[in-house]
Amino acid sequence: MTYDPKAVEARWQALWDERGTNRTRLDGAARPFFNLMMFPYPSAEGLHVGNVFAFTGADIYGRFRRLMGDDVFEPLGFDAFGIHSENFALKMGVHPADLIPRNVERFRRQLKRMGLMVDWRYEVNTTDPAYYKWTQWIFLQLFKAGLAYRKRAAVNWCPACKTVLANEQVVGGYCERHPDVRVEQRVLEQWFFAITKYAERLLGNLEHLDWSHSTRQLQANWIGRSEGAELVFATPGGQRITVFTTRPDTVYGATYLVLAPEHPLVESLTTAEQRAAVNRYRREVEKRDVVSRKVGEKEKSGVFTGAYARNPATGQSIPIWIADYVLMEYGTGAIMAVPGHDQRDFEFATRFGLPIVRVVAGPGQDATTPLAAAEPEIEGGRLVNSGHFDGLPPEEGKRLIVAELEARGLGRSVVNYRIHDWCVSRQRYWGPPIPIIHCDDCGAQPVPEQDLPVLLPRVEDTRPDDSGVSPLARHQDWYRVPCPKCGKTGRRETDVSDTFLDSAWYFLRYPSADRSDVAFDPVRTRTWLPVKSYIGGNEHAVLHLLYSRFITMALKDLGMLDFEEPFTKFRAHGTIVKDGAKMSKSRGNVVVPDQYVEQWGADTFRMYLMFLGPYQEGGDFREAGISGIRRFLDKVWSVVTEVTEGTEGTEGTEGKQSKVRSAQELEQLRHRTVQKVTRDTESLDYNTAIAAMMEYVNALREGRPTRELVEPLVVMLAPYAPHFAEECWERLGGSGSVMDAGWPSFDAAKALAGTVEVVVQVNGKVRARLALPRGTSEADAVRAARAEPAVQKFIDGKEPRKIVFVPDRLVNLVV
RNA sequence: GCGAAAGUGGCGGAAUUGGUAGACGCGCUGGAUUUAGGUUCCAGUGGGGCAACCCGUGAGAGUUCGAGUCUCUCCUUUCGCACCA
Repeated sequence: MTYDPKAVEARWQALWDERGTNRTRLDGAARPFFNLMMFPYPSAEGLHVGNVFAFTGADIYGRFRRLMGDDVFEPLGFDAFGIHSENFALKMGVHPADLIPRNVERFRRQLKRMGLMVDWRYEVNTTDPAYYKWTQWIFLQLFKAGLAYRKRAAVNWCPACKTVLANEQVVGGYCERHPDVRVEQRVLEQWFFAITKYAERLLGNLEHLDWSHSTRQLQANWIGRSEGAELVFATPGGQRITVFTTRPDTVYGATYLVLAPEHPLVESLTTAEQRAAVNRYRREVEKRDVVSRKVGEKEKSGVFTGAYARNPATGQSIPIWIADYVLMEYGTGAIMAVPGHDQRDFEFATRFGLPIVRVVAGPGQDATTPLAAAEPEIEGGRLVNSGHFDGLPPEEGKRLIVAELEARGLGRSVVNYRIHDWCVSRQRYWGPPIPIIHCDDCGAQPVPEQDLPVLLPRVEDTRPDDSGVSPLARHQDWYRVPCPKCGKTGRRETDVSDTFLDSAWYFLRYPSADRSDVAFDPVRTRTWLPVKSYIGGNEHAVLHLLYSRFITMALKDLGMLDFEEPFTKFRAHGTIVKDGAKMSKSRGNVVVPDQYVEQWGADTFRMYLMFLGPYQEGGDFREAGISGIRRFLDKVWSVVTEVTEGTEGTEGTEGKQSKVRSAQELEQLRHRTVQKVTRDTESLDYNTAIAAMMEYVNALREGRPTRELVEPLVVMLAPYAPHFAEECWERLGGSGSVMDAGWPSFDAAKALAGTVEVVVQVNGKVRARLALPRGTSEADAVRAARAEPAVQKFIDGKEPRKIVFVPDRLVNLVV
C-alpha cells in the first residue's frame, strides 16, 4: 500500500489556492503571530537546497503555531538588488532588469512546489519601485534626523573593471576577476549612517533578546566595546595629540607615538627634513588597497615625522612616528606605543631601534628584568618604573593614573567601539538611487517626499568608465534636475544605496505590502510587529540583523514605531554541506532540490532535510537516507488505511501476525509521543520529533491502530509533510484543512507507563534490571534488587555500606 | 593571536541535563515472499569472548555511590573576528 506524492501534492496545492487556506486575515486577527524567514536573493541558478532547508524549518514552525491556535502570517519576498545580480548580468550580457523578473518567477514556482504556508498576496520585491520608494523614504527620514551624512572614505578601485569593488571581491590585494591587476585605494565622498551612535543600545539590548547564543556573541564581537582612556601628549609647539589606549596603566612605558598616515596632524607636525620621507610613505600607503592594508602579520613599516611630544606621565620627550598599522578609523587614529607590553609596538620598536621599557613585573621579575618579547598580560603583575605608582596591580594603576591625568586635563576614561558607521553608498547601477540632489548653492538637498520614488532609469550600458562616476551621470536628462530648494540646476546623487538597506526594513513592509500610501501602516504594524519568530542563516548574524535593529531603533526614535527591537526571537538554522564541504559552484557540489522533489515529492524531501541532523546545526547532504522517510510515510499511509477500512491486516500483510502491543500500551505511547513532538517542534528539534513519530507508527503497526490513535499523528505530521497530512486527514473523513484541526493535546500523567524498568547497580555497575510498578518504594525496590541472583553474586554476602535510590530509575548498592 | 561551538557504532545522529550509552534512520547480515531484480515482511547488528563476563562516548587526570554529561590539562575539527591599540 502506497501513495502517489505527485498527484497528492499537485491536488492540495491547487486546493489551497482555491480555498485560500494559506491566507492570513491581517485585520482583526485575534492571536497574530508573525513568522518570518529570511527572504532569498533570487539567483540565476534557482532555488538551492540550503534555501529549502531554511524555509522548511521556518514553515514547520509557522504551521505548528497555527495548529496551536495562532493567526500565523508567513510572508515571503525577494531581495533582488545588489552587486551579485549586477555582475552576473554583466557577465551574461543581460540587463538586470530583464534577468531578475525571470529569476524571481522561477524561484516563486520552485517555492510553491515546496508547499510553504506562504500568503503570496503580501510578496515583496526590493527592486519594485513600489518597494524602493519606501527604502528611499527611510533614507530621507534618517537624513533629516541627522543620522545620514557624507564624508570622504577609501574604497577599493579596480583599474581594469573601472569600478568600485566590495571587500569580498578583493583577493589578496588583487581583483577577483582580474587576478593580475592590483586593486587601488580611492578616496570618494560617500554616504554613511551613524550606527555608532547606537552602539551602546545595540550591545545592551542583546542581553534581553531571545536569540541564538552564537548570534548574540557574533554581534557583540562586531560591536567590539572596549574600555580605556584617551590621553593627551602635547608637543613643544602646543599641539595636543590624543591617543586611545586600553592600557593607561602602562603609560610610563610609552616610548614613542604612532599616528595613522592620514591623521590630520601629520601635515603640521612633520619637520622640513622629514617631509620628503613622510610624503613618500603616505603615497605608498595610499596606493595599497583597503583590504591588504588591514591584513596583519607582515613586517611593520613606518617613518619618523621629526617631531616630539611630551609623555604626560614621565614628562619625557618621545618621538612621533607614522605607520600603517595604526588605523584612522579606530580610536583617535593615534596610539601611544608601549613596546614592552604590546606585541605590535614591540615589533615596530625592534625594527626601528626605539627604546623598550618594562613597566609591569610579574612574580620573580623586577624593574630590570629584560624583555625578550612583549609581555602583554602578566599574571599577578605589579607596576614598575612608574614613578609613585610603582607596586600597584595594573587594574588599580589604570584607575589612579587616569584620575591623576584627568585632574591635569590630560586624560579621561572613554569607551571605544570597533563598529564603524555604516557606509551605504555604492558606486553601482543596480540599486535604489539615493534620493539626494546636489546644488552648488544649497549643498545636498533631499528629494521632496512627494517626488519619490527616484526611479532607477533603464541604462543599457551599466559599465562604469574611468571617471569613477556612476554610469547614471551620463544620462543628462536624469542627472540634471532643479534644486528642490532654490530651483537652480542641480545634480542628482548617482550612488545607489547598499542592498543591506533594502533588507533592513522588509519585515516592516510585509503586513502593509498592499498599501501604496505608506511604508508601513500604523495599525497593521502595531498588530503584527515586532516579529514573533525569525529564522535565518548565521551568515547574516552580523550585518543584516544589526542593520535591521539599527533602522528599527532609529525609526522608533523618530516616533514612527513603538518598539525598538524588531525580532523578539531569532534562531539561526545550520548549514547543509555536501561531503563535508560548503556547497559552492566552484567546488561543483551544489545540490539542486528539483530532481529530488521530482522523484520523491516535496513532503518526503522536506522531512528528509529535517531528519538529517539538528536543525540549528545543519548536516551533510547525502541522498542515501531519503528512502527511510518515504518508508515512514508509507507506513503512516497503511495505518490510515487500516482505520478507514475498519479492519486490520486486510490487504495481505501476512508478515504482521504478532499483535504484541496492547491498546493500553498504545494509548500511553500516544500521550508520550504527543508530548515529545510538541516539545521538540516548539524547540526546533525537528529530527527528534520525527524520530518520535517513527517510533509511534512502528508501535501502531504492532498493535491495533484506531482512529483515536492515528488522527493525532496525522495532525502532528501536518507541519512536516503538509500535502500528505491533508490527504490522510481527508481520507479519515476530516472536514476542511488539517491545518485547522488543532494540535492534539496530551495528558502528562497518562504518558507515564504503569511499570518502569529500574536498574540495579552494585558499586555503580549495572547488574540487573527490574520491572517494577511506577512509584515503588525504596524498601520494596531494594528488596527486589537483593533478590536478584546476579546482584547477590556481586554483593557476595556482604552488607551494603550505602544504598542509593532514585525513584523509578535505579538502585545502587555500594559494598 | 582572540572569541565561540563541537568531538559518541560502518554512517547521520539520540540520551528526560549527574542515573539503563547508542533512540530513530541509513547501511550491513541471515531468513520469508517473488521466475528474477526491486518492493514488502521477520530476526539480528558497538568491540572482544563458546560462556559467565570484560571493554567502550578524542587523550589524560580529578570530583562522585555513579560521568557522554561537572572541573582541570592537552589534542583535533568547524565557524567568526583579526595590526581594533
